[in-house]
Amino acid sequence: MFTNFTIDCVIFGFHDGYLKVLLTERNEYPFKDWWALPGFFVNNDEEMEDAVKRILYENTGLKDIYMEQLAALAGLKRHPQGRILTVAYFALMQLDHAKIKVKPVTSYMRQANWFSVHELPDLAFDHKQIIELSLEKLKRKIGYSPVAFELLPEKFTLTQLQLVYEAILGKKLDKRNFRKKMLNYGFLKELSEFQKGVSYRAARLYKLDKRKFHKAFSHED
Amino acid sequence: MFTNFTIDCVIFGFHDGYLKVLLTERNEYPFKDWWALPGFFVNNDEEMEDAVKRILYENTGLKDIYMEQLAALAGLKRHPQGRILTVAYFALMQLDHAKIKVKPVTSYMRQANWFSVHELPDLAFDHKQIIELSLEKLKRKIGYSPVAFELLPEKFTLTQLQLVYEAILGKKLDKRNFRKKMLNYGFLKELSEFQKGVSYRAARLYKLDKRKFHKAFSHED
DNA sequence: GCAAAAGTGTTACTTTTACACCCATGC
DNA sequence: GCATGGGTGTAAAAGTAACACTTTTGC
Repeated sequence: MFTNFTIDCVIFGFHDGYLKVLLTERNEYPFKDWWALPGFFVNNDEEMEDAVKRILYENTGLKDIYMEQLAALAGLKRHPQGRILTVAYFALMQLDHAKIKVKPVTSYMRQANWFSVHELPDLAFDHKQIIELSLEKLKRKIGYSPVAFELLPEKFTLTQLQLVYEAILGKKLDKRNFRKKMLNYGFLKELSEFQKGVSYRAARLYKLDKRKFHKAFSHED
Repeated sequence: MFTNFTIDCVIFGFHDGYLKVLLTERNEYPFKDWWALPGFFVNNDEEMEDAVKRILYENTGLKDIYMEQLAALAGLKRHPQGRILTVAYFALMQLDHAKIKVKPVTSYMRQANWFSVHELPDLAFDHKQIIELSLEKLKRKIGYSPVAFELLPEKFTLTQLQLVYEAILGKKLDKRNFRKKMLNYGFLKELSEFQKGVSYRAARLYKLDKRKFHKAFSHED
C-alpha cells in the first residue's frame, strides 16, 4: 500500500523577463501556511505520469504541458512523519496574461502564485533543493535541446526568445550572435506578422517549424 | 510502510574492449531463474543511497563506486504483484581480471555475470528498458563530463581510454584527435611508467590529476 | 524629433575534423 | 625482419565570440 508516494512539480513559466516558478500555499499540516511546490499523493491505481498530469491540471488548468522526470527523493528525514518518497518532475508552460492569475481547484492548498526563481520565499520540506536541481537541469538542457520554446507562445519574437535564454542562463547574450545561431538551426519559420501595440518598431514574429525541429533534435532526450 | 520500494543498479564495467553490465540470476519468484539487474528492497530505516551502496557491495564486493541516480519507475504493470516502485541507479566500476568473477553474497540470487551491453539475455521486469536508459545517459554524459575514467584502473594508456569512449559511443574515433583533446584538458598526468607484458611497443601510462580534474569539471553534475 | 527597440556583417579566434607515416618492441 | 600497436602534425572547415551603427515606429 502506497500512502507515502507523492509527486512534486516544478512548473516553470516566463513572464516580464523573469523565469518564474509556481508555488502553492499549503492548507494542511505539516508546513501549514508555508509555500511549497504543487504536489500530492499518487493514487494506488494511478500511473505516476497520470498523477503528474492531474497535478499540473489542478494547478494550472492546462493539459499537454511539457514535462520530464527530475529525480526521486526518499530521505528518511525529509518529512516529519517519516519517509515520504517523492518523485519530482519539472514542467515548462506558456505563461501569458490570462494564466498569470491561478486559482487552485483543490482544498489542500489555499492559493497559488508565481515567484521569480531568484526571489523565493522559504519553502516546505526540501522543495528549495528540488527547485535548484531543476534549474541546473534546465540550464544544462537548453545547451543541447531547445526546450526554451515550451515557455513561449506559439508566435514570438527573437528578442523574446533571447530573453528566455538569458533568464535561464542568468547572463546576457550577444544579440547578433544569438539570432544568427537560432536562424541557422533552420527550424524557425519566419512569419509575415509583426508585434502589435508597441510604441517602437514592431518586431517580426516567428514560430517553430515542428517538423524540422524534431528532425534536428529527435535523438535528444 | 514501504514494502514496495526497491533499488535497481545498472553496474557498468569495461573489459576486453566491451562495455559490460552486471546481471544476476534470480532465485525468487516472480521471474525465478531469469537474469535481472542487481537490486533489492530498501529497508524502512535505511537511506536510499545506503541501500544502493549495500546492493553494490553485495554484488561486487566493492565500496566507493561511482554512482548516480537515473530514474524512478513506478508503472502499475511492471510487477505482477502490483506497483513496485523502483529507483534505478547507474554505477561505473573498474573491472579488472580479479573482479570479473563475481560471487554474490545473498540468497535471493544464484549467480552474477557480466554481459556485453549489446548481447543481453532476456531480462526480468522492465530491466531492459532501464539498461537502455542508462546507456543513453552514459552516452550523453561522456560528452560533457569525463566519467570514462571511472571505468579504468588508476593507471591506463591513452588507447585504453579511447577504447572506453568508443565502446560507450558505439563508434570509432580518430586516434590523433582523441589524444590531442584529452591531453589538452590538462588533467592527465603523464607517468614515466609503461605497459608491461605486451609483445609490441609498450604504451605510456597516465593517471588522472584529480585536483585539476575537479577544477575543470566541478560545475557539472 | 526623440525615445525605444529592431535589425544587420565582418573579423579574429577557437574547436573540430580529416588524414598517413615512422617508431619501438617482442618474438 | 616482421608483426603489432604506439606515437606524432598540419591544413581545412566549422563554430563561437567580439563588436557598433542604421532603421522603423509611436508618440
